[in-house]
Amino acid sequence: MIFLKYHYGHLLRILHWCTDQAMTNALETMELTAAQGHIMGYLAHRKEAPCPRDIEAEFQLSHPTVSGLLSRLEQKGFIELRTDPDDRRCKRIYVLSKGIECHELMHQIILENEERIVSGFTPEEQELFGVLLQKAITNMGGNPCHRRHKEEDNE
Amino acid sequence: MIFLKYHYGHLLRILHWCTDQAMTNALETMELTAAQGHIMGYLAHRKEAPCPRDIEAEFQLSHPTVSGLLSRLEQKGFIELRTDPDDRRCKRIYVLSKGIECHELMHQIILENEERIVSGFTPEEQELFGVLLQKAITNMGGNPCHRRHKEEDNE
DNA sequence: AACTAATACGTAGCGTGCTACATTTTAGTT
DNA sequence: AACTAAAATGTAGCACGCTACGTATTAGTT
Repeated sequence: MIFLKYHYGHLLRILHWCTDQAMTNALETMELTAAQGHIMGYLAHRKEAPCPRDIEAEFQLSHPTVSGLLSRLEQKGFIELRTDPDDRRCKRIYVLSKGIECHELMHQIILENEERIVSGFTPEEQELFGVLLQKAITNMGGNPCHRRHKEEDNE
Repeated sequence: MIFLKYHYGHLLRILHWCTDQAMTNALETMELTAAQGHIMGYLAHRKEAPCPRDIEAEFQLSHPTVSGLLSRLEQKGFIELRTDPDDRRCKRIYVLSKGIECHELMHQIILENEERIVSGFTPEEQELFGVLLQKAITNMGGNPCHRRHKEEDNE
């Protein structure tokens, strides 16, 4: 009986899971999870110290989620969170030496993972895959976090 | 700076999230979440009372995950779990009247959601989308649960 | 019959996502 | 200057994934 096994919702859950898992495995030696690794990758490309809000906007995550991720990264010594003296509401994220060390490898792992997902796809299929994913996201109403941040998204 | 925002991993997370969210919203009146709803949908098409193991195989989930989902469904009065007298290790899942009532609506909601994901896609794109998702899953090594259940998957 | 394997499920504990509410600080109004 | 509104983050609590380990029952071996 064919019920859900090959439906999109199911395939999406599985693919998301195993993509995440592959990332986690690749980052295992650095003691980072997929989500944490992506944040470190983002931080590697930012000279100024961003605030949690920037992470929320970049990854379209809720602030409690970001808060938890940053706490774990701080606890493991990758980053340090300091209150911004100019706006004491804000935290600033400073990458520590342990965090800087992993930047090179991080970038490589993320790219490898991206390529692996669509390996064996023709260039047209790769292009279309991204387009269809975005179209599907629009169909489903998009991400509320994204909608919230969209207006201020000025770069 | 383009870093992750439009990469597959990111798109997959967002799409999975908002697909799930749409399902949850649609099921709100029934006090069911997306994951719980899918299980109820599956149970609607099974005459014999399946065991948790069957759910694991169908949805490729770990048994603690299934265990939690079934507990919540039982607590809310949709199903009842009884030990199989013929094999006291197994539980049998019995759908209660409250569960049977929602079957019709459940089937409809799941189908609507599936159609919504790919609405605006050409038939060829719909077909290809499924194929590419499956290919990508294979690229990423597939789901361990799936691999575990594969051998016994005889229908 | 007793011992070992395998099977099915339970429990503990964690990461990552969310909403809802609370707190602190800044900005804007009067 | 005081009052209100907005902004940034914190905390609580939940759902849903997982791994790792524990327990009970069955099956298979000797």
